[in-house]
Amino acid sequence: MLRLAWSVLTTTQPTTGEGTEPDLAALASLLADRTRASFCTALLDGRAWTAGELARHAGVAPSTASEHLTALVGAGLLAEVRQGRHRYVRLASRETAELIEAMSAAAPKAAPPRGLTAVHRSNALARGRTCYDHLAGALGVAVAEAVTERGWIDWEDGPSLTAGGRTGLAGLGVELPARTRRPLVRSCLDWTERRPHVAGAVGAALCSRALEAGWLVRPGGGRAVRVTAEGRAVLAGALGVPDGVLESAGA
Amino acid sequence: MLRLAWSVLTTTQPTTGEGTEPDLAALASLLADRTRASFCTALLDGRAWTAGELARHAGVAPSTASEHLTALVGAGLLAEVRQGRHRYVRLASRETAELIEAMSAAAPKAAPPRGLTAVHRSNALARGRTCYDHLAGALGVAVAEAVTERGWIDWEDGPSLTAGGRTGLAGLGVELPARTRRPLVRSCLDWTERRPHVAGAVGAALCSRALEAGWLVRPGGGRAVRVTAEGRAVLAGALGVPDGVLESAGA
DNA sequence: AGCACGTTTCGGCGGCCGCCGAAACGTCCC
DNA sequence: GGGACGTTTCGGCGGCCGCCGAAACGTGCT
Repeated sequence: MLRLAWSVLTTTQPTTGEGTEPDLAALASLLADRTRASFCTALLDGRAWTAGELARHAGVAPSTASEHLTALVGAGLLAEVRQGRHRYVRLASRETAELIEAMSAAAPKAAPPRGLTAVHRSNALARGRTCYDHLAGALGVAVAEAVTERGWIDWEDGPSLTAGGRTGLAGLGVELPARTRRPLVRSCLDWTERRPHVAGAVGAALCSRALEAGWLVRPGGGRAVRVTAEGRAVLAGALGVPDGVLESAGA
Repeated sequence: MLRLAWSVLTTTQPTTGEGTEPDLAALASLLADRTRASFCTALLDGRAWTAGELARHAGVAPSTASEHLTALVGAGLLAEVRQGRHRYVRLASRETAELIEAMSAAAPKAAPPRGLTAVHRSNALARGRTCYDHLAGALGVAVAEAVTERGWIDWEDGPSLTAGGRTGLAGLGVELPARTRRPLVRSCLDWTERRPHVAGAVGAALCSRALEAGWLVRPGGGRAVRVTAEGRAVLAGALGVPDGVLESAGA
C-alpha cells in the first residue's frame, strides 16, 4: 500500500521483488524541507487541517502548500479528504505520528521563536501539549513521574503497567482498549523536557479521558492544553502531580 | 551535548532558551541525501567503518565522503575515532540506530539492485542479517514467530517476555543484562518481510549469543548472517524454527 | 629519508528544488 | 447567475548542495 503510493513519486518503476532495500533518502527528503516539516509538526495535534490553514501556518503561498501536500499525500505520509472546496489533510496513521515524534526528539533545537505572540505560543506548548494522542511537555513529564511515584508504572526492563496502575486508572474512569498488539505503555522522549513521558495505549486513554472529562482544555484549538480547576484537583489528588506544574499549566 | 554539536551546522546561534521547537527539517536533511543515507544504512551493522570504506561502498570520491562524514559527526548522528591515518566512524548511539531503523521501515522500497553481485548480496540480506544488535530478515522474523509459538514471548498489550521465555533463554546460555530502562523485548518492523522481529535487550542478547556460540557467522563481514550446521540444530531444536528458513539462510 | 596511502581542503561546476505570481478550475453562497 | 473563495497548474527565477579533481597534510612503513 505504502509502496504503491510511493511509485507516484519515483521516476523509475519500483518492482515487487524481494530484497530491495528501503529508500531512506527518499523518505527523509520529504521531511527535509522547512515547510513540509512544519506541516507534519502542526498535524501532530491529530486533527485534520485544510490546505489554506497549513499555508498560512507555514507562511507560504497557497500554491506552494498545495504542491507540498501533493507530495506528502502521494508518499503516504498524509491522508486527505476532499470536502467541497476544501482539502482536509491529516497524518496517515499512528505509526506515521510516532515516526515524526521520534525524529523530533532526536532533532536539534531550532532558533528560538521571534515575536511576542510566537514566544507566548511556544511557552504554552512547553508547559503542556498533546503529542498526537498523549500528553507531553512539562505537564506530560510531571504526570509520568507522578504515576511512577505511585507505583502505577514500573520502569525496570522497560515501562510496564502494574496491577495497581490498572486499578488506579480504572478508578479515574480511564478505559483501556481491548487487547491489541499496541504496547500498553510506551516511553516517549519529550523534546522540551528531555525526559520521558507516557505514550502507548495508556497514554492515549489517559489523555482522551482528561479531555473528555474536562480536566484539560485546548485554549488555542491547537496542540497546547491547559489544566482546568477541576483537572487540577484530580491530577493533584489522584495522581499526585506537583502543584507548581499544575499552576503554570493552568490559568 | 547534541545541541552543542548542532551549533556547528546552523548559521544562527541556537540559544539555550526553553520552549524552542525541534528542527525536524535539519535532521531530515542529513538523511535526505543518497550518499549519507547509505553511510548510515551501512553503519547499521554496528561496526566502525573507515572513511575510505564508506566512500567505496557508496561509490563516491574520498573527498566527498569526508565532507559528508564531517556533517554527520558534527550533527551527533555519528561518533568518530581517529587512529593513525584512519578515521573510524560508527553510529553515535543505540538510539540513533533505532531511529534509522524506524525510518527504514517506513521508507519506500528503492529500485531493485543492478548487477549479479549486487542481487546476490541483496538476497543474502533478505535471508538473514543483523539490525545493529539484533536479528532481522527472514531469519529474524522466523525466530520471532518461533519463540512466540513456544510461548516465550506474549504479544498481547505489546511484546513481553514470559517466565517460560526467561528460563528458555537461560537454557540456551543467553544472558540478559542487569535491569535497565531499556525494554526487554521490543517489536521492530522488518523492511524485507513487513512483519515484526524481536529487538530490545532480548533480541540483542540472543543475537550476540548466537554469534559468540558460532550458531551464526558473517560470511561477507557485513550485516548478512549465515546459519552454521551447529546453529541449524540449535535453532530447529530449541526454538522450533522451520527447516525451510534455516536451509536458505545456511550454506 | 623517502614513499605510499588515507584523509582533508578548496574551487568550481551542474542540477535539483522550493518559491512566487498569474491564470484557471470548482464549489459555495447570495 | 454572479461573485467570492479555496485550491491547483504552470513558468520561471534563484539559491542551495552534492559532486569531482587537484593539491596539501599527516601517518606509517621500508
